[in-house]
Amino acid sequence: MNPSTRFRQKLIKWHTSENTRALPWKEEKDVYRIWLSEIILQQTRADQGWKYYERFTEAYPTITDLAKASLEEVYKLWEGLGYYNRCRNLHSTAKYIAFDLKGKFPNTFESILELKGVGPYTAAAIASFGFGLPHAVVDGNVFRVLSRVFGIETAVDSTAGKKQFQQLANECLDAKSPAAYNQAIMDFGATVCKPDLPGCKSCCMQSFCVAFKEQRVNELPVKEKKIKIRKRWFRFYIVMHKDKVAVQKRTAKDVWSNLYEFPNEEFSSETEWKQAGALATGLWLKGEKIKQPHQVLSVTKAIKQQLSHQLIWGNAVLVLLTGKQTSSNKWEWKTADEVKQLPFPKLLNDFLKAAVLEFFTGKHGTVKQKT
DNA sequence: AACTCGGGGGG
DNA sequence: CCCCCAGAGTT
Repeated sequence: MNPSTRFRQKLIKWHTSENTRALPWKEEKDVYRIWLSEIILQQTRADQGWKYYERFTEAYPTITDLAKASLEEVYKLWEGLGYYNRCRNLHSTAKYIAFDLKGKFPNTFESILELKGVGPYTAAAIASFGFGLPHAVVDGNVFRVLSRVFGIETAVDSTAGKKQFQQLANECLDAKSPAAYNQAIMDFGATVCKPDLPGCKSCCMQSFCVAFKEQRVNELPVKEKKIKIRKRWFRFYIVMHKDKVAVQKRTAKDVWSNLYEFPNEEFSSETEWKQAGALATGLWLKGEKIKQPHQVLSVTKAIKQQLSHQLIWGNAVLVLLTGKQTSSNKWEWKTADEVKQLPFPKLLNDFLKAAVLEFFTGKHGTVKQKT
């Protein structure tokens, strides 16, 4: 029997007989919701995306509801999920479909693929789940399952690898029921053919799985690129004046683009950052002490945030401006209620909590210095 | 082809 | 501490 045919038959049998993950977007017929779930799930574990999916479908039952919402409101709902350009593209595409296409979701693979934020995986997922079109998904699960079962050593993160795995996936696809097949292979990868501790012992593919036979399960799939982690050091200032706090929007092409943050300075080395720690008795920006009268209410300990490509260290200084409210270039003065509506990176929410906590419980509750 | 974009879970 | 996750866009 053709290997890809055998694989397909075993997979479908496995899926229908015993195994199906219960997830809120399963069996969904509304293409809007299928699209929404797929965008949320990009590089995101299903159980992490779950609550965001529920949050979004509740706030925006239809694509028109999403399109009518402000970008900032949508960002706030996305807060904490990461890869924030997904959110920007989500809103942009919602407006395009709701207004330009009058609510009619594109219904061919090619037209779906053209949507912002939709790549080969997501286009195949929407085409198959939403329209029953014969396009095979290739995600992290599929790379892993196919590389093991068929013993493929081509790096999955190479151009050749992507091409080869997509081709194999197309061969394996059950063209009569692409949705069920795509669902099956991802469920199989997530529950049996897992990254570590895969369930080979009771696996239905065991008799013909190349990686199992050659005891190379732990060596597949192959990746060739190793990410380099950039270290960064910040000090954030949570500056208050009367009932308002200074925030600014991150506009640079950098991490957390379009989210809000507190005024800060970045240091080019751990040494500089630690030396500057000794100056945390005042409000400093760009190496210069801000002259305006102020009090330092609290200083947090260092908090780190580990991202995929960056390791970010920082601490925060809670400062009260006692004189006039400064109108420093980028700063926007917001009340506490307004701040709650703005999207912040997790790290800055952590700083906000830590600074306030330190203020109430720490030794910095009294005025340290006045300038 | 190489880089960049978050955050959380698990060994 | 490292890898992985229902990947995509930019350079």
